[in-house]
Amino acid sequence: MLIDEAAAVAPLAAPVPEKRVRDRGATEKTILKAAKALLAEEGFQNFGINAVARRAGCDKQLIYRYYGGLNGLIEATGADLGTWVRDRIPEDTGGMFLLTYGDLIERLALLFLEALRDDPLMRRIVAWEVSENTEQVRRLAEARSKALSQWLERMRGSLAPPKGVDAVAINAILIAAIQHLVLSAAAGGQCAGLVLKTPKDWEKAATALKRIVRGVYG
Amino acid sequence: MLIDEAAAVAPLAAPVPEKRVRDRGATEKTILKAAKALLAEEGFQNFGINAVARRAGCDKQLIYRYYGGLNGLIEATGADLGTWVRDRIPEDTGGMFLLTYGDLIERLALLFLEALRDDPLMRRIVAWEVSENTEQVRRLAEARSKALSQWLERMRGSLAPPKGVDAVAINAILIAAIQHLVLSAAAGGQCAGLVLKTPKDWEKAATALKRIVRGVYG
DNA sequence: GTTGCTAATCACCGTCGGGTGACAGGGCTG
DNA sequence: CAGCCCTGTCACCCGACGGTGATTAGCAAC
Repeated sequence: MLIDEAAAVAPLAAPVPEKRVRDRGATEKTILKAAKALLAEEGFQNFGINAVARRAGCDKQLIYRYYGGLNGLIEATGADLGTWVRDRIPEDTGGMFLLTYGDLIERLALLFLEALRDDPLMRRIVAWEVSENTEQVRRLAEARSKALSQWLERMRGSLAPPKGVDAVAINAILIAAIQHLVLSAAAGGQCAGLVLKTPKDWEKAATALKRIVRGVYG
Repeated sequence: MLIDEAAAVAPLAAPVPEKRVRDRGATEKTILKAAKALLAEEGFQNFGINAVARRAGCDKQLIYRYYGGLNGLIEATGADLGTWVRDRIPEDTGGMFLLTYGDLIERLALLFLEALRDDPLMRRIVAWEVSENTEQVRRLAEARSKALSQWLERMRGSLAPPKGVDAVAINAILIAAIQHLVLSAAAGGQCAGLVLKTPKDWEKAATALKRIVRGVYG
């Protein structure tokens, strides 16, 4: 039988060539998915045309053809970021009544912390942002920033920050702290002497974060 | 004359071959200096044997011989970090009397912020730390962490944190915030919607930081 | 001067990266 | 069926990288 013959001739190669369907749309999706997975798992160090093509199991030429190269692919990734943040961070207030601005920020901070912890791709992008300053990264950073601020805006509702404090600056510091905490933990399991491995460790970090929020916003 | 002849023959090359002295110690220092400068200016993306050798103006073989490769060179860089932090961050209290733990942390936070802002190499190392998790980076991170904690210890003196608060966690968050703020600013001139370019911008960030410190430590 | 040590360089290898042009093959139209 | 367009693949170029062996050249002791 032909099948047996083929199996006997090349037993080490992929036994099923998977009969690649000629479907541009599907291939495009596969490539984009591969790019995101690769970025999430390997980081931006080894991120490139060849790596994505290998991962996607297709020829790199297709990336050039369908996305116009790596830049276009990254741009497409950025375009996904908005919908993607919407998917991963809950919109509701978890049944809580957010009476004060402090309540709101505390909840948002913890939500953001958790979301970032659970999200390798987002972490990589954040790490990328602070490591390089190329056009690619700027695009990605802008997309992420926009998605984040839109989310914050949506969650804020009608609550206004207390007078007399620079809420933009304070919140930027809080976000910075959360991002660096998560990045540092993901990279080395600790940050500035604070071990961040077990859920208990994160419990402590969350408590401290809440304390800080309450300290400034009451 | 021989010199004129050489100049006539190769006018485009370095006109003065610089008469490289045969001095191993000096060469080692040159290499180390080049490595640090390169890392500070270009970042870890393009950091490698060839780049360092080019920058140092010597053959890469010497890096292998004297430092046992890039790893050894990085290790040597890490060894310098301690003395180097000592050099760049003032030890005195600037004539202030630090009466409370809050006074202390506020001052340390601002000192650290300023020192990191002024220090490209340290910034690159921090960025490297959160971007990769290789043995090299771990070594470097450890050296930096040790230097930082020693400095904190020295500055702390006899002041103790208030009871009832997890000072380690709080301070880790503060350090994380400062690091990410500076990194983000260096990369893109802003952080989470907060523009960080002019001294006035940084003024606002410092004010917010002080407010946070005072909020938790009084 | 001759010899020996070693600092410094040169030349080369294999590998991998980005990028491009040519080619094979399926599926649809006439 | 013949033609064509489009998807997918292959083969190649160039350059940069990490790494290594052989080679040159200066200094010092004899």
